[in-house]
Amino acid sequence: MKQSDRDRSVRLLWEPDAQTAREPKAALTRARVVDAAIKVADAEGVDALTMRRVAETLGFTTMSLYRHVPGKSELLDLMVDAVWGETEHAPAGPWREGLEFFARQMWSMYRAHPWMLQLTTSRRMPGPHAMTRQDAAYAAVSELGLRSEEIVAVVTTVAHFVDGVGRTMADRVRSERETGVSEEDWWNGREALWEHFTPDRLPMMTHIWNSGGFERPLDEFEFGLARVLDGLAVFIDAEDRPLVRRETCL
Amino acid sequence: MKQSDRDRSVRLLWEPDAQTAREPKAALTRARVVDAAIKVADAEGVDALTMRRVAETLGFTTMSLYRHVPGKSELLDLMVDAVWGETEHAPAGPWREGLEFFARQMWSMYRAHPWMLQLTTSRRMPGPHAMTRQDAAYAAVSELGLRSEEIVAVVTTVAHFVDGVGRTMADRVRSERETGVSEEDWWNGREALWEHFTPDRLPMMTHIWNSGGFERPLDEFEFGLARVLDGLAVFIDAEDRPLVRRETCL
DNA sequence: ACACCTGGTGTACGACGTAAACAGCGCATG
DNA sequence: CATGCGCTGTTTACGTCGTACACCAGGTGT
Repeated sequence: MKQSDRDRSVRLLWEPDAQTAREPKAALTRARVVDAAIKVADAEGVDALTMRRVAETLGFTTMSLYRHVPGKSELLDLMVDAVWGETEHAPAGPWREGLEFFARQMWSMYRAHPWMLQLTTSRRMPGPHAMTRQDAAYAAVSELGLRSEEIVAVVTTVAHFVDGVGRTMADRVRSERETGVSEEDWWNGREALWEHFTPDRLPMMTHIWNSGGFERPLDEFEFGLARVLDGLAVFIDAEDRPLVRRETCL
Repeated sequence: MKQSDRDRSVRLLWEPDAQTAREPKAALTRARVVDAAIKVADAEGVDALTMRRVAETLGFTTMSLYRHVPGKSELLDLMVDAVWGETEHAPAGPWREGLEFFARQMWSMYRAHPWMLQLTTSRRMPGPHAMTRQDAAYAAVSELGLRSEEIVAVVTTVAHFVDGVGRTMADRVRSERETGVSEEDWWNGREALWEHFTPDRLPMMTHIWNSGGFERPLDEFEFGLARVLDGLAVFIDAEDRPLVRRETCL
């Protein structure tokens, strides 16, 4: 039941494609299905990613996909790990460069495939490519004499930041595709909304608006990444580092 | 068409409930619908949040909801802003305390309603409560003599971090509900997965695992928040601050 | 020769969001 | 009081989704 389902997912992701043991007599392959699904998601967003749509782009019937992929959920797992597989391995070097490389890898991955952030929101199964990249990120800070919990915490802090900034970026991309209207035009067209942005209700926002703070924003990724790495540097260079363990699971 | 739809959403969110102008003759109200929807999402997750399910908990038919809410998308907008309305206003004080308060508000909001992070992933319409909290966050750093772009960048950096850590937390909560199995038990039950975690494939991960780094993790939120604020302090205390503007829209 | 597996097809079902037509009620107007 | 209108809730129905299931064609092992 559940157990076997999950183990099947593990096998699907981690074990090499054994289907061609006999003969490559199949016109359709798992790789082709995953590839087509990624292309659909890239072009039309994850909401348009239906089994029918994927099959259509391949020129097969919907149900033919199920001969190569157990279900949509597992197809999503495979897509996510395939995209992680596109990223490069981090080179050896000082910790800050290594973490920065890791962050930029994630960032460019999210930019190329914004739907990733919607899929990893689900209970996804970790795949080999994702784990390999994570391992490389841990390796970047392995020479600093940190406790292993600290290594994990440092890397996840960076990952969380990139996730967060990627999420807003992905939202922007999606809105633009869905409405067919650019972010800027959209906001400019919301006169009904601006009426409510009065200085007494939202003093700081109107001030920032009037002084052009929203029109010429800083690069959110570059700015934030520099700050996060600065903050980690403060931690790493400190003599004694306080430990705050997680007390709750949630 | 689109324009009028969007403006209707604005009115829905920003203008006071005018429906009781005549008489409160309706058994169902918008507030009750939104409230029931939030309860369903809290208890069963946003995937279980269907119009049929909300109507059922209220003891009405599905279509009755549409007398009070234009559609599901707008209901989600209303839910998001209602939850923002539950948070407290930031008190005045030094910048670091103010930002920390803002971050902790978001964090506890996400912990109480993990589905928020799945909903804000969509092209949501900003509501008054969300904007008020954001305004207060800007106010926290308003006395530092920063340029207004910098004010925005500082606050969004914190928000992005909390979003990122909230997202992983929300995933954990969701997995546990869906599978009925705790995070720890789930991982422990994945022998099929552990087989692939060999030192030659994932040297750092196996090392961290063996030294207990995953078993006794640090508090991701506390750790990361402290680092992010440290990094912002470095920026704020610096004499000259480089400007990196956003060059692309995406 | 045969049964068997493997890969692709066609049909069908239940759940979803919601459009549209309808029914009962309270009120303002004759 | 009667009448008709507008608001609230109901019923039915449609199109789309994931996918279970039965079917079929052709290559393979015995």
